[in-house]
Amino acid sequence: MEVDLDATLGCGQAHRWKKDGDLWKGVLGNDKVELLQRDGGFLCEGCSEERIKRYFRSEDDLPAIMEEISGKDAYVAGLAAACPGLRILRQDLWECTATYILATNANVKRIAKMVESVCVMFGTDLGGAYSFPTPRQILDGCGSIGECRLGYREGRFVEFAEKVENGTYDLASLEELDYEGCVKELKKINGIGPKVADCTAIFAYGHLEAFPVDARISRSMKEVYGVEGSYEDVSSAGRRIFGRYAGYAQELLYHSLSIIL
DNA sequence: CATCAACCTGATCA
DNA sequence: ATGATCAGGTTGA
Repeated sequence: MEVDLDATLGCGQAHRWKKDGDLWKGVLGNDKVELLQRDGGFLCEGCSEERIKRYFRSEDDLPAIMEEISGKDAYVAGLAAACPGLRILRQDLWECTATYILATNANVKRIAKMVESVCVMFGTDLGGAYSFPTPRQILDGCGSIGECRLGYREGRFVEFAEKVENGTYDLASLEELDYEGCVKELKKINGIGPKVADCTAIFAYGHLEAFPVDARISRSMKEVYGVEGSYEDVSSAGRRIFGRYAGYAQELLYHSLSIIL
């Protein structure tokens, strides 16, 4: 399976991977995982091959996807040629949704800090690393959540944990919905608007046509494609230009911006 | 339906 | 050093 670990794990779609020398270290479920880039692939320690293949969406035919979006637009074709191994991840439903509630109105660095602090505060100690907490773990210890410095995301985060824990909100039931249905249901959660819904739709539910528009994508859509307007205007323009794999085009655009910055 | 202030923290600028 | 300014999505008026 073709994958560029630096691009895939460092581009901001997931927030718990850290590069230590040549080694990418992270946590999947209750497993501490280490990944090392090798020619034409990577080495994985700490979890099963099935698990990591699922996480990397190994069923996505990356060359075919890159070719398809490259055929739609010359600018993205250049980005794809420069970064052919950027994959979209399949993240855990609960962890991804909860994380992106925290990601609201925060930059990548601050998101990572908030996520790490809730893991340390509430997650299971795996020895030098902590799991992302379950809803139960958060509710059991939420007296000390103020120390995580989540700001106004704190109430939304706890409220979401409550609704998932008591069954008011069933994340798994969204898996059978199409992209639009999935986004519609996600937006019912307090703290999830159109951008976070798109992120969750693509990074957890695998709707590759989602085209999340954050501040940086918004700027580059204006500069490169002359597209501006409401969230829906810009996001649907992304889908119109790039088609069913618009999310991959979005990641290429986003990744190219993070290299510049 | 569109606009816009308020929300919280951390980084960066004077 | 200290205060002003800015970056970043969602909500509700």
